[in-house]
Formats: sequence, structure tokens, C-alpha cells
Amino acid sequence: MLTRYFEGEGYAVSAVSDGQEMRAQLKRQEVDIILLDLSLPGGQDGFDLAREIRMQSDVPIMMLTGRDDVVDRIIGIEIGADDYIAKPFHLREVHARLKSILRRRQPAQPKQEVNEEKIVRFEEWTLNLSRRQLLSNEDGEVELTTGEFDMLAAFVQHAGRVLTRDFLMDATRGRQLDAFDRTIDAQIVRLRRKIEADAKHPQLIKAVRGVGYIFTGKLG
Amino acid sequence: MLTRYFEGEGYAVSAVSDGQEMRAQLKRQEVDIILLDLSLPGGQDGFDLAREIRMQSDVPIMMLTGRDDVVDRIIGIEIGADDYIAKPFHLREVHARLKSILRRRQPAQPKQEVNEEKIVRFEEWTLNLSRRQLLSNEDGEVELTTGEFDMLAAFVQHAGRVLTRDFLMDATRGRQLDAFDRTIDAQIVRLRRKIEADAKHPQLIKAVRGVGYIFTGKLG
DNA sequence: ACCGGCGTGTTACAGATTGTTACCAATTAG
DNA sequence: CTAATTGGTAACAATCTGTAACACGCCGGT
Repeated sequence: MLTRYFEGEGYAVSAVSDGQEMRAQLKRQEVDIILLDLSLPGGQDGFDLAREIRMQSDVPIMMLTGRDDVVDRIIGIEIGADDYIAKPFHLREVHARLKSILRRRQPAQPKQEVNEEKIVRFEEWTLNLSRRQLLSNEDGEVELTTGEFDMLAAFVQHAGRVLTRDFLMDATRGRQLDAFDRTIDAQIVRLRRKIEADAKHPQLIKAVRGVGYIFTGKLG
Repeated sequence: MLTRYFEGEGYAVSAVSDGQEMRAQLKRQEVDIILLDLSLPGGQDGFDLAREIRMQSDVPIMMLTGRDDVVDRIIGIEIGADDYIAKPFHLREVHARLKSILRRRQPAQPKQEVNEEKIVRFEEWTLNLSRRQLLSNEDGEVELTTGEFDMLAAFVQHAGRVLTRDFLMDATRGRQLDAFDRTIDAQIVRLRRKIEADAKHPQLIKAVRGVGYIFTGKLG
């Protein structure tokens, strides 16, 4: 009945019959207002559904219910419903209240701050420092171990500079390098195998004899 | 039983089983009222605990007890408990008294943010820190155990930082990690199973070898 | 008081990652 | 040109994480 009426009034209406369908619909399409029938089938309480909606968005909710219980009304409003109408109701009244709510909803809500991701691109690679994730622009994700990621991160953050093994050891492991320690070299080999097109002729990470290594990839 | 009832009534409930856990929880999160069961395990006397709380804060305390002893009742009230209810009690009655106490406390603390729920969104998840509830934007609620929730809460509140097992143990259990303790690792596995799309290739909680774990989900 | 389910801690083992060693190749010093 | 030095790499050992399975204790229900 509601569907027919509001479609007749020129609204685009999506009718769903339970919480599951509602979630699917909400994911599919942004809606301007939700009319929520509290006498839902199944054990699922309409209030729970309203709370769930409210937690994820500020879309207006009008509750329609079979009984006019003061307690229910209070609960409904407290949850964050914008209106609460008991049956029997006039369609005209529902429409009037709906318009009122939509009119009220003009001012946009301040968005929650989004943490900006730290992302570095070089050659055909995208390194997401926040997610600790390396993406090839061609083949999707290449998984790096903790040590490999830390090593690569150190390089891209000091691109074009020669990094000593000493520096790298401190940057990636947080400890000191001792004599005859080949830890860094071994890790370099492993990293190269994953990001160099030809490990025999490295283009991204080059050795600087007697000093250390340098990242020569082009950032951008 | 109490936990279920009050959660059903829309309260955010943190159930703890002893003084140790209580201290940890109080450190973790500010509470509006404490329901204190006087029949506590161990030699720890509930009255002592109440005194301890009272010494540090004015948070309302309701005492629940197995026997209705006039002397106990007087002691309880003298210590500074706001109410004292003997078993067997009706949940409705407890609720009514609780509301009464909170109403009474209202003017004392004119806080604006009382009704503000702490909500964090990341990827396709909505974590309600106040309600201790996790919602998938696609499939509705995913139930987390106490330990899983505390772990996830610790992560989202320190997103992008590497958290040591030591830190996590303190944040989620309020105790110290001892050698060869795999508690955190086991809990991580269980949490991942619930929130990672592919537990074999975790995207939200990544291990940092030799150090701990890091939350790499994008907030907002 | 007893029972049964659930959550958590513990243990053991599998698998992944890293450190070390040895040896080879490449480069440089003399 | 030869020897010494340095980086590359494989192979293995040591360490760390992932995970299943089980034990235990708690709590609610009978």
C-alpha cells in the first residue's frame, strides 16, 4: 500500500521484506529515507534493525507500528528514529511527516576524519606504507615478509641516497650490525627476487661497493 | 544474565569476574555505574572492592548480594554504595533502581557527551565501542567474545602502530605476558577468523615478525 | 549441586621467515 | 696478472608465527 502510494506521488520506492534484504538494498543504492515497519517477521526486532542502521549511517528513519505504546515510542526516538507513527495512519499524514523530515535534513553532517594512507609509487609498483602492502600495477598484490617490507620502505623513503648496511640494519631491525654480518645482503637478495624484473641485473636496488645499497627506482 | 538483560535494554555492558579484571576495565573505559556482586570468588571481599572504587571515583555502585542482611546493607550504604539489592531480585526492579540512580546523578555531571556512542568504521566494518558490538555492513552483526572485542578495540584505537604482545596483553587482559605465552597469538587467530575475508592472507591485522601485530585497515 | 556449553589458555607441531655459513663471481689494489 | 676484498647466492639452522586440538574454568540452566 505504502509502495503504491509513494510511487504514485513520484518517489522511487524499494520495498524489502527483512533485514537481510535491507542490507543488500542499502549497499546497492543510497536511500533518502527508510520507512521501518516494527512488526517485522522473524525474531528480529525492528529496534535492533534501527540501531544497526543508525550505527552505520544517518539516513532518516520513520517507524511505523501496529500499536501506539508510549514506551515503544520513546525507545524508538531514543534509538534515533526521526518519527514514529502508529497504525492506523493516513497516508497523507505519513507523506506530510516524511516531507517535513526530508526538509529538515538539509544540512550535511560533518564527516568523520579519514586517516590518509601513505602511498608511494615507483616504476610499476605501488607501495602502501599504511597497509604494509605492495601492489604490482600489472599483477596485483605481491606479498612481502615483515623484513622485506621494512627494507623496501626504508629504500623508498630514502630514494636516491646510498644507504649503508649499518643504517639499514637499524632501520629494519632496530639493532646494530656486527662484523661479518651478511644479514642485510641476504635480505636484499630476497627482496630483489620479488620486485626486480631480472634479479641478475637489478634496476631498483643497486649495490654500492664498499658502502651499501641505493634505491634507483623512479618515484611518481 | 544481567549482562544479557541490560544489553537487551540498550546498555553497553562490560562484565568482569574479579577485582583484577575490574581495575583493567576501569582503566580501559569510563563507566556510568557499577553493579557489584558481593558473593565474589576468592578471599577478596566485595566491600573492600567497593571501598577501593570509592577512594578513586564517584561512580555509582549498586550492590547485589545473596543474602538480605540488615548489617550488610548498612555497611554497604555506609561505604558509599548507592543501592543494595538482595537476591532473588527481578531484573525489572534492578533496572528501575538503576535508572533512578543514574537520573539522580544527572545534575551532578552536566556532561554533553553522555549519549555519544563511540563508533569506529573501517573497511566494511562498523565497530561500536560503547555497545561492544561489531557490524558488517553486509551481513549484520558478527558476535565477538569479550577477548576478541577487546583485542579489536585495542587495534582500531592504535591503528597503524605496531603493537607488541606485551602491550596487547595489558590492554586486553590487564596482566603481564610471560615467556612462551601464546595467548595473544591464539586470540589473533580467532579474531582474524571473524573479520578477515581470507584468514590465510590477512589484510586487517598483520604480524610484524619479532615485534607484534599491526592493524592495517583503513579507518573512516 | 550437577551438567553442559562457551571462551580462553596451553601445548604441540607445521610452516614461514630470518640469520649464518660457505663458496663463487666480480671488482679492485698492488 | 694475482691476490685481496666485496657482493651474490644457495643451503641450512635457528627462530618465530599459524593453527589445531585439547584442557580448564566459568556461568547459566536444570
